Amino acid sequence: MTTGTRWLDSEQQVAWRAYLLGTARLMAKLDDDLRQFGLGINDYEILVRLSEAPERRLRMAELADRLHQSRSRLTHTVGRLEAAELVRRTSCKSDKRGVWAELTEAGFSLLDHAAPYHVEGVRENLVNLASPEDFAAVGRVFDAVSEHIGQR
Amino acid sequence: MTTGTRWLDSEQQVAWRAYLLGTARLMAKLDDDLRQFGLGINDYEILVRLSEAPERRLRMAELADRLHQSRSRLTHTVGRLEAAELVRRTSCKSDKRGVWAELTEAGFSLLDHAAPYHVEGVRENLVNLASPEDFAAVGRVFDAVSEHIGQR
DNA sequence: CAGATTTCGTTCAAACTTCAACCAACAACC
DNA sequence: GGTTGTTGGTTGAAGTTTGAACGAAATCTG
Repeated sequence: MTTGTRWLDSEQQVAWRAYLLGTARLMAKLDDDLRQFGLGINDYEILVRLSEAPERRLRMAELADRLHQSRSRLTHTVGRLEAAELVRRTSCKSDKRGVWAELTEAGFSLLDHAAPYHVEGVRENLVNLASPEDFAAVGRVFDAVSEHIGQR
Repeated sequence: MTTGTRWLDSEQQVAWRAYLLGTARLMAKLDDDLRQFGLGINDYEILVRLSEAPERRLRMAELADRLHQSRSRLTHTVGRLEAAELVRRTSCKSDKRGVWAELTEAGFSLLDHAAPYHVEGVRENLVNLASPEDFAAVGRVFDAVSEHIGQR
């Protein structure tokens, strides 16, 4: 290592590593816990977004943006969810290129079962471990990150 | 959604989502930035851990633990890094099951070039966006998460 | 010390993600 | 109204990750 670089100081370094490791462990844990419902955290998030949307449906592109995923990835994932009958695709009248991804009754019902369990996992492995102030700080920081990096 | 579940309150909800989206965007960005060196963030972290270890080498299992990866995944990744001559495998004398992953000169040199650039990315897209207090809070929170979830 | 158990790392196949290429529909422009 | 460019979404192949199964070496137990 040579000149001129502003390295992270030791506190920052430690925090950065903690974030990397903690995130890896947390995601793995949440993923694991969802497996009993046949879902990964990625599938779960898709279902949640749909469940919250008007008429429980969203355009593919919109959904991809909200999750920061490539359209391609979403196409594949929704394809799987559709095969599992958790999601249905319908084509969009007003823009004939468009496709709605819509939560099915079965999808909603599965989410209904999985959600309490999942939320409990988020609490137990994250929220409850932090003071409200610290957790709020996490929110602020990653909000700023999102904001800064912006859309793809 | 029915009864008895302690949902996240709206603040917590917002913070949780910000974390998910922010992390997705941040990782994608850092990954992108490293691509010019032919590395992903995962490869990068492996090289860093090796570079810091005594004799610039670590046992596979130890490395996997530090990164919270499955051994299988690490085997594959190190296989690729070895093909790229950034890492070398040598077998362990004292435990004949064991394998050392060791950073090559080329690996060290690549890291040397990539690191300043990467660190700058971490600063610009994360560290500089947060107050020192907030960033410290992130460290505390994810340290607690790591601690709580523990080894796989 | 034999046998049972655990640990280390790899392998294979299946599952998932990425990337580039692509087609169709919309939009702009002249 | 025909270019030209952009956006929405899919495809297929290549690359990566997962998960179960495995063999070999270490460790534990009686």
